[in-house]
Amino acid sequence: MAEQAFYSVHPKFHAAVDCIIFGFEEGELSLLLLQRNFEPAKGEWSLAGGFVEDGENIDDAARRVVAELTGLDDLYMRQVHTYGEVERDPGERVLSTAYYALVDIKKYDRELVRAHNAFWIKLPAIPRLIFDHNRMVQDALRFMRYQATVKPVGINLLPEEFTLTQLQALYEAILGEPIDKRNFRKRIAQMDYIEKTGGIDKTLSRKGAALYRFNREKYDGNFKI
Amino acid sequence: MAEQAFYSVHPKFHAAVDCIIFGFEEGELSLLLLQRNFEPAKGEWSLAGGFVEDGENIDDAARRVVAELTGLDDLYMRQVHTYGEVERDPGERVLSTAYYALVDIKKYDRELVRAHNAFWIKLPAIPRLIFDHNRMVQDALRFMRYQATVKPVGINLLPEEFTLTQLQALYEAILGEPIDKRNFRKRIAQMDYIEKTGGIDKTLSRKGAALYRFNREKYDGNFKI
DNA sequence: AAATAAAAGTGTACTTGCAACACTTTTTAC
DNA sequence: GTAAAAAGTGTTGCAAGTACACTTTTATTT
Repeated sequence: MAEQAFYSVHPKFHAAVDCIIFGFEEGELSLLLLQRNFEPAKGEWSLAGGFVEDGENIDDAARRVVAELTGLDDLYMRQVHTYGEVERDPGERVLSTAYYALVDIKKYDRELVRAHNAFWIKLPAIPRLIFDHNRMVQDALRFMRYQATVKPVGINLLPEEFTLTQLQALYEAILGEPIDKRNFRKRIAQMDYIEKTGGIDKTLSRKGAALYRFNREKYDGNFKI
Repeated sequence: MAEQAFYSVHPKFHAAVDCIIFGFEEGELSLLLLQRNFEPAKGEWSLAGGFVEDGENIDDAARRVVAELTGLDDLYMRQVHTYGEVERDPGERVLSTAYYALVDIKKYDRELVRAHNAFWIKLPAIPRLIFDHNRMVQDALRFMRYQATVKPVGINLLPEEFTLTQLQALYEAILGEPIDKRNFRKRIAQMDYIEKTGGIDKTLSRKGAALYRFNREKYDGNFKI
């Protein structure tokens, strides 16, 4: 299909990416959302989005959009879905591909986020968003939840070293239901790729809690047979 | 974001859809593939594809592409992934969204398929395809397999009435491994939305096998509580 | 120095779903 | 009537998951 004529009879469209950026804080999942502080549609909320540029891979466009907002460029990101309703963007026709990103909420660039008028909003308090962005959030949440039950992607929401209490709270937030402490710890103990660092965190308890880390080599080793 | 100037600084791209059309015959999954019978790239194989047109929903574009080839317009279809590598189409830059479709292989329009120089190819014999179409097939297969373990989507590959032996052969083809007959039938017996029609199929055995059908109302009722 | 408070950490019994496994029934064709 | 070919049918064992409550440790307070 290398004939120019073959392509030229077909229309072209803007290609956007919209990013559902998840964080985890105080036992709840949050999203990083932007509030427009200029007209039109001043005050309305949206996902972090942008357009795919010439010569730019679509995955790279999504990474760029997140990096421009957070300063972080090595995040865990996955494509969720492409939305192509004719009237989804009332301005012009735009096809948009949604990606989700997982952020350690301690690490992002606060200046950049402030400059973009972006805020972390806890999941139950997500406002009405522009266009079909609420649907994108629902789809991303469902997909992220599924992935979290299959692989330890959730760990990307925690700092490098974490306690089992934090990890349990994270999974409770992701799955939206309480988990039995003893059963949870039994399951984690079977995962040799979640290993004790030897360190102890005393910020959250008097007794102190053992710190753990994710060992990527061991994890990859387990599954790349 | 309703200002024209906001959009116009960004490039536009062709938006394609490519369809992985699954069928099931003689105990094996097949794909409906096209072989180019004209230059350039004469003889090369590809998925059924097409471009999204103005005023056309992207899902509708995928349905149109499959309908133009098979004559079938009410198939089970799901979006798989969007491929946006810069050089994925050596002609012009094209972003392509892959969909899979499930076809009752007895039902398609043979004239249309012949006119398009398309052929059913069994999965183990899939040839090298143009561009990134082999990767699309792998991704679609993985996604379809996952969905088949979660919901009875596979039934869309069978005729309205089917025997349990056919259904088991289908799931063996989808999952790529043999299934124990008694365990399989026990599991099916628990699904009240797979019900006996009362009919008997004698084409495949002397004894005759009970015919079953999928009851969509019962299925929806079970899960829409 | 003793009491208190607050989170970390630990084991067992029960239930349930999945996996392994082989023979009988029915009917047509020879 | 016998042979062939597919349909149909139950039980047992195992493993994974679930339910469930008390002890340990240490900083803070009195």
